[in-house]
Amino acid sequence: MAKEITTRVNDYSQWYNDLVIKGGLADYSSVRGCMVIKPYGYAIWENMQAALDKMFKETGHVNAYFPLFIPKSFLSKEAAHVEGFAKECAVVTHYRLKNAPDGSGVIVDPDAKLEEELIVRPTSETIIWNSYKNWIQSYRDLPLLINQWANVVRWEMRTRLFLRTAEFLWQEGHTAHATAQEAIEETEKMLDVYATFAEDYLALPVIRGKKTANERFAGALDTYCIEAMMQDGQALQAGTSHFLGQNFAKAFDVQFLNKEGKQEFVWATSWGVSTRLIGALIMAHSDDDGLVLPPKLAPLQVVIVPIAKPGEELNKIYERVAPAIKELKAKGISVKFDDDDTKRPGFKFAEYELKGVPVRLAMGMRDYDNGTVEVARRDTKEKSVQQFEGIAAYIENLLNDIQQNIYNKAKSFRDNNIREANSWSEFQQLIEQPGFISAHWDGSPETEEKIKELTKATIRCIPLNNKQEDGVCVLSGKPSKERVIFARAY
RNA sequence: CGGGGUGUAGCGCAGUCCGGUUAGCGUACCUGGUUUGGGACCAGGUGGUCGCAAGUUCGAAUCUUGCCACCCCGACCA
Repeated sequence: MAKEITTRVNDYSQWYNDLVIKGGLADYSSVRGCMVIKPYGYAIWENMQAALDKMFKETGHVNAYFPLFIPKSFLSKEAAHVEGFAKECAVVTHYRLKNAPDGSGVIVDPDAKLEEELIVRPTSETIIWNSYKNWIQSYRDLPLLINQWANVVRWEMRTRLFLRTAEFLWQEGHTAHATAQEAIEETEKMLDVYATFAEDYLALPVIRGKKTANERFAGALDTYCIEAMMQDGQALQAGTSHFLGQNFAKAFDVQFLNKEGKQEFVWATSWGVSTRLIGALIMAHSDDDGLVLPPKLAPLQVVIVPIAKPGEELNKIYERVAPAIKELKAKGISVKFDDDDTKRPGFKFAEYELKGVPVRLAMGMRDYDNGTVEVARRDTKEKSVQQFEGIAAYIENLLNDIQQNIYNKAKSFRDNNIREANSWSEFQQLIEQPGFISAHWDGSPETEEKIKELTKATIRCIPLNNKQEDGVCVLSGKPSKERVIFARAY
């Protein structure tokens, strides 16, 4: 084994780091808290972007781009917003460097201090709403449905590759509407887009829900989320969609003239997913041999490994597989014929397993003579010998199978690890096991806070379309109408 | 910011306690050859300001002092 991967039972965090680094997704950088996304990891992000962007466009959104820098005064216009982000903002104070007098390098030029300091965006509500003020006058300008793909910076104290870094890539949608009802519908619609994306592409089952007041986005009236369960039983917030009410419209004085000729503040939403989804992908599906990528997002879906001496044997095999490669590509399936003769087949097998390539074909002279090919699927690690004739159609089906199987596996894992707690002692016992807890809660922030202090578990969400049932709060014993999801979270 | 730990070749480490030839091992990398159905083998080779700075000493990876960086745990969080 050239690349040792820590096993999950041994050290789950280290296993995760090993996959990210050894799988070639990302690298540590020399900048504290920041990572380098390597080509293979970035290719996954590009696939996510392509699928999401299409879904955004289909729901009527357009892309735009707003500045990286936000004047400090903008951030403080919405009280709750600044409160939530102030502690993690990077600030630009100067605009020039100069040579140090002692020749030791460059220093910040003290004469180049900015009149007003700039914040590197932790999110873009303020800079965007400052523009929206100029763009919206009438109900005819609404709704305004804009998304941007961007980087943001949040100066986190502790970072983890993909899951939490100081700088990360994401998309943020910012919409403006004439009525509260319409904005709420938008918020829900985009949550649904995220949930569909997570389930169809990431093969990740998610719980759609609402955040409690404690967990709400800074400046929102309501935060909706999708929550996923990782293999260690911890929760990961995979996407959020916020109903912002009129908070930002009021902070930036964005009013429109309605049909009755009356001025009204507009209603807002914002929603986002980030490169964190790559972390979710890894922690949800991968195993001790490496990444397991869902076919729909895998940068490479099929690899063909010839087992042959360079020269005549290799040529024969290539000639045999070439038409199939063409056929696969015509079906939109990415495929690579790995004829690198400096690496042996066994090495390649291990390497492509590490990288999570969903399907691997191997053909040696024995298969060549028999008219067969060995097919190995990454998700189950099953190998079978198939007739080469008609292999493209077989692979197309297999990829769909794999996508579905990965989802089913994650779903049954999740469903098997959601447990109901009906008393405080039961809760305390269950929280020490991996998984989510479904329990009654009295609805008060104080109780939620207390539970967090005692167990490190937070309320991940109040599921949408939640079953209404009478019960009593696990901690306070006060009456409750529905269960909420508790878990330890990333 | 508090507690703990680590800095020696791209990566992983030994050597440091008890100072002493030319700083070593595994892996990776390069060259040549033999190989190829699960991480090949043989031979040869490249690569080091021992985190930085000062000090002690005939002599420092090793001892002293100061500084820096990173990791882990906690407070904060998509």
